[in-house]
Parts: sequence; structure tokens; C-alpha cells
Amino acid sequence: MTAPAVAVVGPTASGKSSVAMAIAATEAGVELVSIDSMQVYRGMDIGTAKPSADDRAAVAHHLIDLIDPTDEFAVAEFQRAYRAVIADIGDRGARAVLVGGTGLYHRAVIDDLELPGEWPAIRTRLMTEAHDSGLRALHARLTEVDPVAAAKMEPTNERRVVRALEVCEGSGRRFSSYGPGLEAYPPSRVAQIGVRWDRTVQAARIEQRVHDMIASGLLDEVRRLLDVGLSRTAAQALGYRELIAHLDGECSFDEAVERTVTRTRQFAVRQLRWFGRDPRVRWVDVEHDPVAEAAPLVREALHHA
RNA sequence: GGCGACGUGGCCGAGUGGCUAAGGCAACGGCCUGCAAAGCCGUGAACGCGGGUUCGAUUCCCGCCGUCGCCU
Repeated sequence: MTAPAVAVVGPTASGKSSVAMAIAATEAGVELVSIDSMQVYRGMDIGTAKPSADDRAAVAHHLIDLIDPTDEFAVAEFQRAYRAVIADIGDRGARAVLVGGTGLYHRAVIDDLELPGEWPAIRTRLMTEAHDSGLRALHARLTEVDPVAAAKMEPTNERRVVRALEVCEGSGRRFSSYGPGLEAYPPSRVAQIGVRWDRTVQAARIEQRVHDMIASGLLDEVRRLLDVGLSRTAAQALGYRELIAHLDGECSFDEAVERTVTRTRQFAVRQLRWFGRDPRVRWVDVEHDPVAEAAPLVREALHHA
């Protein structure tokens, strides 16, 4: 049985995790579910700001440490794992607080998106075609096969064009037939509370956070991971990608750190836009203390869930 | 003090005696159904200052200021 759930969303370093922890500490029968594409990797702890051992001992945390850093992972697997976890929590008679930072994963679970499926062979073929005869040609083909999908994407966005064609060819169904996409915001049983700060403050918080991660030994963590190897997805995580580049001799340490700060800041803006578009999110513009300012709203939503 | 080089948008960095002065980064705005901490699209903004040569100067000459290097 699906557990009642409430979601705390927002950009990195907004304090959403601390809000969730505060809820779990004061409400009985609450378990936390991380909606984060990078915390699923074991061993990637510091850079992904995983909850501490103490926090995890105090409150049940889910969808963290699901796989090895060498493994590939994507939304569909995450959605599958989520369904299992949310059912378990429900069976226990508990409630879930989702802590969401990865927009796509979050939508996939709260709106229960129907994800098309995967046809790697077709995809590979399409990619070589894109490089040989040009992306333009592929987009033109998509326009014939699925004009609705084609109209919705930039003809220059290889990933999207290829994926849409992959699904059309592989499934025999139009890509656009899998649902309205992400521009529709149907009523959801999961209430969403957004936590955000003024842009300037957010930037400062991020810079501080990155420096804290470095001080906590992020470089050593990356070295250790490099010995085992990182999957394509894991290797592009913020902080990891930059530090790997540094260890490969591509840039100085300071440059890597600076680059991490910048990229994280940009990521936070993208998160803000992603969640900001969702009219269902109730926002808390934090002035000083995310817990004091946002927790009451989350608590209230949880009582209605 | 002398000699030399340089001074282009927030930063880096091309370039030309005369079309609307590249590009990259950042910033800002927007997008996203299997790499999503990824990827894609769009936008604004500049020739150090003062003279001169010229039909016309960012480009050539002089001076000033500034930066860097070398020399005494």
C-alpha cells in the first residue's frame, strides 16, 4: 500500500534536508526518501552531501546507496525502486517525506510518469546517423513520424531527438503518446513545499558548501572512486567531474574547485527554474532559518496527506 | 630614468583603413518523459584618454595614462 507522502523540493544547499530531518524528529512514523540522481551511488558521499551516519541512524533514509559507482542508472530504475520503497513504507503504516533535488526523477515518481522503454541498438544506430547525415535530417524524420513530439523539441537537441525516434521505432508507438510530457501538472497526491533563498545568498551558500566538502576530504574520496572506476553518469557529478579533471592533470586544484562552485551555482538555477515552473509547489522564501520557516508548512501538508 | 610590448563587452581572446567588430567563459532568460548534478536554445554588453593624418579610424602617427618585460 502506497504511503502518504509530502515532498520538500528546492535547489542544492537550500537546506531542504535539514527541514526533512526536523520533521522526522518531531513527527512519529516518518521516513525520508531521497529523490537524488547521485546519492544513489555508494561511496559518493561527501560530494553528494549524503545525510550523515548519525542522521541515517536516527531516521530511516531511502533510495540512497542503491548501486555501485561503476553502474549505469537512469530514471526508470529509480522509478522502480521508488515504487517498492513507497509501498514498504505504506505497509509499515508510516509516512514519507520526499527530499527532492533531481527534477526529472521527482516528476517521474510524484506524477507516476509512463516511461517508454529502451532500445539501445536503435539508439546507437540513430546516433551514428545523426553524426553522418546530420541531426537536421533526424528531426525531419521525427516530424513525419511524430509531429507533436518534433514540435516540442529543439531540432538541435540530439539527445531528445534521438530518444524520441528511438521510442517511436522501438515501441511502434508515437513518443508523444506516452503522455502530455512534463508541461502538464495534473493534481498530485504528493504535496510539494519548495525551499529557496535569494539568488545572491544562495550563491554564497553554495560556495561555502563546496569549500566545506573539500575540507571534508572530497579529493580523497574521488581518488578512491577512481581506483574502482566510475560509470558515465557517476563521473559527471558536480565536484567529481572537476576533481577527476584535475587528477588527470587537465587543470589546477584551485581551478577545479572554482569550476565546481560555478557549475553548482548554475545547477541550482536550473533546479529553481524546473521546480519554479510547477504551479503545485508552495514556496517558502527563506530569510534566515529553513527549518523554522519551512517546517511548519511541511508538517501541515503531512497532516493532510 | 632608458628601451620594448601591450591596453577590445564582467573575464579571456581574435580581427580589419570603410558591410550590422569573431569566438569562448561568466551573467541573464527559457526548455526538458531512460546520461538529468547531464543536455539543449535564446539575450544583452567592448575597441584606455586627448590630438593628428585621411573622404573615413578600433586599425596609421604623436602625446598622456596604465600594465608587463628588459636594461642602467
